[in-house]
Amino acid sequence: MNFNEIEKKWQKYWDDHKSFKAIDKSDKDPYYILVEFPYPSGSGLHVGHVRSYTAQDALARMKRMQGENVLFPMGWDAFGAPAEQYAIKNHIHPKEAVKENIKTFKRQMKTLGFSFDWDREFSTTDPEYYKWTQWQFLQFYKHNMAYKATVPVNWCPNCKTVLSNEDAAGGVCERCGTKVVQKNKSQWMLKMSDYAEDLLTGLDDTNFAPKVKLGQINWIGKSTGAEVDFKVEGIEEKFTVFTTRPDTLFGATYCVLAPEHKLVDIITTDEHKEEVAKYKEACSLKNEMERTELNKEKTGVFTGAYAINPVNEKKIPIYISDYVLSSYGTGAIMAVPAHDERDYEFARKFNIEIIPVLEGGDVKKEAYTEDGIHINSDFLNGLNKEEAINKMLEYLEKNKCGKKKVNYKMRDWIFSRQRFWGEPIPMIYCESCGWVPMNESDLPLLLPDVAEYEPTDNGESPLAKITDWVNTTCPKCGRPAKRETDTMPNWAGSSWYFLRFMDPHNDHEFASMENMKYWNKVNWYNGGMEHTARHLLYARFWVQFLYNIGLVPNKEMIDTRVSHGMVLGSDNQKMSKSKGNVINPDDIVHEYGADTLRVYEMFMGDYEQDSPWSTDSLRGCKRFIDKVIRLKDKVVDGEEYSKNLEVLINKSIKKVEYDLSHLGYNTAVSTLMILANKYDEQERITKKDYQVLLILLNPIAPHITEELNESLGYHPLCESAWPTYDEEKTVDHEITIGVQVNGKLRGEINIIKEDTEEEIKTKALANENVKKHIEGKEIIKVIVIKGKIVNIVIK
RNA sequence: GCCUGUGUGGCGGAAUUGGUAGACGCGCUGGACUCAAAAUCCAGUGAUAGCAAUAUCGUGUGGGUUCGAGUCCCACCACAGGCACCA
Repeated sequence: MNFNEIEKKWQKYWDDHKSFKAIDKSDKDPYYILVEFPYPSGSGLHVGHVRSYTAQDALARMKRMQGENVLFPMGWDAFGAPAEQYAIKNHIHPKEAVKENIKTFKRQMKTLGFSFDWDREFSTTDPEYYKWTQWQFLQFYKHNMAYKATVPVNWCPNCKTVLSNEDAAGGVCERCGTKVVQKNKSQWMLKMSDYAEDLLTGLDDTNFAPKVKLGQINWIGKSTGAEVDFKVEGIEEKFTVFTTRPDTLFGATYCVLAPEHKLVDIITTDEHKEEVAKYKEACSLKNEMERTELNKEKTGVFTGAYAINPVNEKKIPIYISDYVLSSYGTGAIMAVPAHDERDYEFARKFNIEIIPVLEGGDVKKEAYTEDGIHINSDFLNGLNKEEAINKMLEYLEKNKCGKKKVNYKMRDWIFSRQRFWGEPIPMIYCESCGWVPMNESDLPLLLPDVAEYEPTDNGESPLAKITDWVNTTCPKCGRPAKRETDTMPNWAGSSWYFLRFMDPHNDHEFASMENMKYWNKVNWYNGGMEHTARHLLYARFWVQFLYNIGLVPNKEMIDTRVSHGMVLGSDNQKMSKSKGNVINPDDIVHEYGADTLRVYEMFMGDYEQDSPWSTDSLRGCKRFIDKVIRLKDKVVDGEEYSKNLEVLINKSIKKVEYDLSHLGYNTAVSTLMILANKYDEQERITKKDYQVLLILLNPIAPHITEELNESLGYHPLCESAWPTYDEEKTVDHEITIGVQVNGKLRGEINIIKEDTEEEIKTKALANENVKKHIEGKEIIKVIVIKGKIVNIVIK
């Protein structure tokens, strides 16, 4: 048998018959299985893709045979830096490179037999698609959820370009190695922080794995505390700090402002002006990496100004230091050196007073978060943490110098990139009207063709160089105006693609409410662990916004989220060209066949765990498939299961069905291997015996099973029904169980279904080896666990 | 430092949630078939002792709960990933 031919034959059959087409609004139950659509890189499909796609494909194929209307789509997330880099180097338009790469990816996916509904395919770079990404951006803008702000970004002074955090890893420019500095630039922002609480509570409406939920929770970073106002001595200024421990206010012996805090220049006294300016300058040259580096010695300078502690009117010095971040809380803190490690370190260095306010001594012995009874704290003395916090909040609110406050680490989403290969932001700047959104009817705003894809000297997108494109008229007043030249980030298109799959060809809305209501939710979403924090959060935010303006039917559109482990090289290292441990799926398909590769990747190990590649093990899977093929020689007519195989068959159906829907792909394969081994022991098996093996194996190895099934004269499996099992028949009539004496295994007995506990007990006590161990001893009790074990307790 | 995950044969990994640890596969050893090889088939394969029946030990380490622990509890160690001066 030539597996390459068989595979092509069935791939053609599925294509010709549109076997996997999902029908919008059918009477069947909808079931939406989604795998993260790939970024079509130049290096082609990775064997890691094969692992997760096969897993989801197996689920999809089983669900279809079980009578569900399965939506299992595929598309391309094709905007982004790699395509642009490639274009810069080779002077071809990124869309050409993307077109080529998609072709390769799609060909590879087809040779692997994934049952995608190709009629729903699209790329985020299609104007018909990004038209709606742009349209949705306009909705954000119209609902005051998009705004322009000046924020610090990574800047390479040599390349004169803005770098993403990834491009600036380690604090140096990835391209030229120059030290990256912080620079303020005006950027489009989405007000994601408004949704912090909703994104947190929304998790209750999902079935995400606990670790995925936790990832979201950590990223959002909610902390409850208080804001406290401090007056500045001698002048009419005050500033606000955020603290999670307002109860330690009596222990605050100084305050610290972030160097960028707007009050710094106002409060700094003349004799400290020079020093402060120098410090600020030094900080601005550092990037975020260096600023947040650990184990770094605390630095800072005194401003000469003093704050008044609102609870005791005490005068405390105000410092500036970069250990306080301007981007979190209020950019200012009260420092309690007795109970906070960082404050302690700073206070020691600058010889600042340390007042303990919690019983138990200094920071080294007593952690900040641990409960101690309050001391040195006036009206809080003797109270525990919770009581003290409440009492302090009462005091602050009564005296109008503070209030309860919740803070989130999650910030607004910086939504612009100074890049060419992204969705143009559909905004126009007019000298008299300011920022004006494009008319929705003028969308899509197409990316123009250009010759150069490098950013400009001052870090603008290459779009800025295309004056024809930039110059336009104001949609409001009609006067000359200029287009925004920044583009959207890579994360934009992937934040809503799963909605588009529900209605991919709609040309008057991004997806109809009717279709979205029918498909309801993504039932099953698989992706890499590396995306469980950011992509998932962006997508949920996007959806929640659309929900709030009435455009999608559910606040959460993704129900279950699972993630797969990586396929590592045979050296247990991540696959990479430089390590020379890359396995190309094309080679494997060519040499061993798609079915073998699929079976192997399902069998290689725990689906959620990383697993190293092993060609030996792959060969073992080939042997299994060969065995299944050989079994055909034993087949005799018969539309019933063989009597002696009936129980194992029923068990296998139950097990495979369970495993395929519970990430147990490796044990599903082993179940089928056991079944095949059992068949192999038989002289003859019936057609029916054989076919059930083929159906159960079909989701994982779809080509060869179709071929063998056809040779029996049956109807194609992809149009057949999944077998059912009889619970009664999943239990063996006779089984062997162990007999323990004092918890140690001493023998085995055969029991039958009908045996009573008494009979089992008798059998156990009659076992020769057991007798030896209980001879002359007193039997205290005999524990019989039906169908499992007998334990005889003796003294 | 914090959070999460993982530690089981030579290797990848099983174990119906507290009930015969090592399923299934790989590898290895011996044998059959063959002029030979490949493929296939048969037997064996956690360690130690024994011809064997069998016994002792054994799921990262040390304690504990239980008739019974890979599984539950406490303390610790190692590795991987994520976050990281978040007040």
